Amino acid sequence: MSEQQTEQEFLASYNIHDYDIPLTSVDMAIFTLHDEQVHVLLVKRAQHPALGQWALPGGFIDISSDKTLEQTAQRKLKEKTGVDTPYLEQVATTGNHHRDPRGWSVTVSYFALIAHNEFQLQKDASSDQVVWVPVDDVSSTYTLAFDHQEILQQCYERLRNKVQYTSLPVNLLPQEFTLTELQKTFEIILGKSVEKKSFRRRLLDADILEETGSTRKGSNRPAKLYRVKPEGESHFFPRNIEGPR
Amino acid sequence: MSEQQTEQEFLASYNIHDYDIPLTSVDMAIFTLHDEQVHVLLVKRAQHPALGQWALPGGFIDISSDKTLEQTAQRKLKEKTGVDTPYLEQVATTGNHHRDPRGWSVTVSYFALIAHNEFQLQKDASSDQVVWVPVDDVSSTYTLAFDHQEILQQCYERLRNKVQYTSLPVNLLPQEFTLTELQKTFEIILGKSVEKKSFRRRLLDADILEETGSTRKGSNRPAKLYRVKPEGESHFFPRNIEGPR
DNA sequence: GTAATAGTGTCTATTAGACATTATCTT
DNA sequence: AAGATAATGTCTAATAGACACTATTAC
Repeated sequence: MSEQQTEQEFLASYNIHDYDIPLTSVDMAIFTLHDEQVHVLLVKRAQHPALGQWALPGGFIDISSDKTLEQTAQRKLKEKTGVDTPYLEQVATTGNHHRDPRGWSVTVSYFALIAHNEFQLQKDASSDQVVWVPVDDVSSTYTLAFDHQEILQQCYERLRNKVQYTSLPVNLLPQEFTLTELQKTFEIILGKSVEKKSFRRRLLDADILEETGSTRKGSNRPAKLYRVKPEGESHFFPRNIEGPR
Repeated sequence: MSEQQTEQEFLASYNIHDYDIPLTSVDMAIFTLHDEQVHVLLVKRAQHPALGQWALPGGFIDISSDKTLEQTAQRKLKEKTGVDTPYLEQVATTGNHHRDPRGWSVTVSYFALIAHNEFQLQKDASSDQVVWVPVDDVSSTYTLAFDHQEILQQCYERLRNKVQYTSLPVNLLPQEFTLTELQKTFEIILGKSVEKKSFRRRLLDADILEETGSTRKGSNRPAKLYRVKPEGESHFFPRNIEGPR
């Protein structure tokens, strides 16, 4: 009986290895924009299980170096892309007895948004190859390890939903961008065109952007450059974007 | 080197107890409506650690009986309230090295919405006392174990956010209810009044309710009773509810 | 000047809030 | 009938879409 036991005594005799507990890992969908398409990063697994199969980057929590779950995700992202400060959002946690051949397994999924100009692909011990794939082509071109196809779908769906009522797509552009570039970004994720005036009103009235003072010059009227204000990377609009009627 | 090892060989020699891995648990905020206030269920812990402290119901995944993470949550809910089919939503996963004295710990949090008439409190081995507390009173009246105060806040904030653009509050009412009762439910969670005609338009135009055919009689004109259509328990409206201008 | 893209003015359609009015019940 | 709550009609205000128009550059 534990009635008389103090918490100190309990902890002193507690050994996690005495229990049957699930594996816990982190997996992430790293999205970027390229060639007018959303791309996701895949890695070829260099270790068992599912050795040689394509998968989302991810791995186990390193309880000696990671202080938080988010740090685990940040570390994975840095290992693969060199990117330090992305937009990172936890999506869901999937756990069941059949998703990993090693046994009952839990994985926390995140998605990251990074600008196409800001990463540098890395090789590391746990993956010999790394590739960017247009998200819409993944299911027809690759067979992903474990349940990563489903996890990718969840992450992509979260992104596509949130583009309707948040400012998230600003995180796919470099620090400075024009409103036309931003509009194009929204349109790509939404999969439909957006009316220019409505779009500009929506973004400018939200007061989440500021002019940099400089312009992007082309073979025409120069476009004002904007950057995101501190709180603007995840602004919630009170209505969904509607698109053409 | 593992170059020559097959996956079968790898799995045969794999032993989870060889690794230092985090604890993984499930915690939940079970909400119901009572006395025109949102209440949450707290349990007094009957086991170490934090023995005797109030906490959110939760516990470890039972890898021999739970097939999925959601089943773990369902099981906990059933153990405490007897409720079988609530509205259950995963909120977030918190993991770090300091939240539990036993070591690196991950917890997946859920919230459940149940009707006040549908539960029956249970006692079980892991908690000697169970109590419903108005959510707004928890922080001033109880000191919760671990980081459960924060987890509760996350769950409650998710609920308060989603009441603005979803139909979630229908899950806090019995199967049959009047529009006035539903409006009151929205108002309690929102913390402000809602205009009657706008509210009715919003709900009825969404086509997520159906008339039961009967009415609730009082000392006045009887009110039509409605039930939620199959997909209506989590309808997303294209705009936030606004409330008085 | 023309071509091209950036940026604006303004009309219309839609819809939520306000609130007065009507409907249906009990006593 | 009086009192109460349910339910609706309809006006107004706010705002998003449509789209024509103006602005500023390169050539």
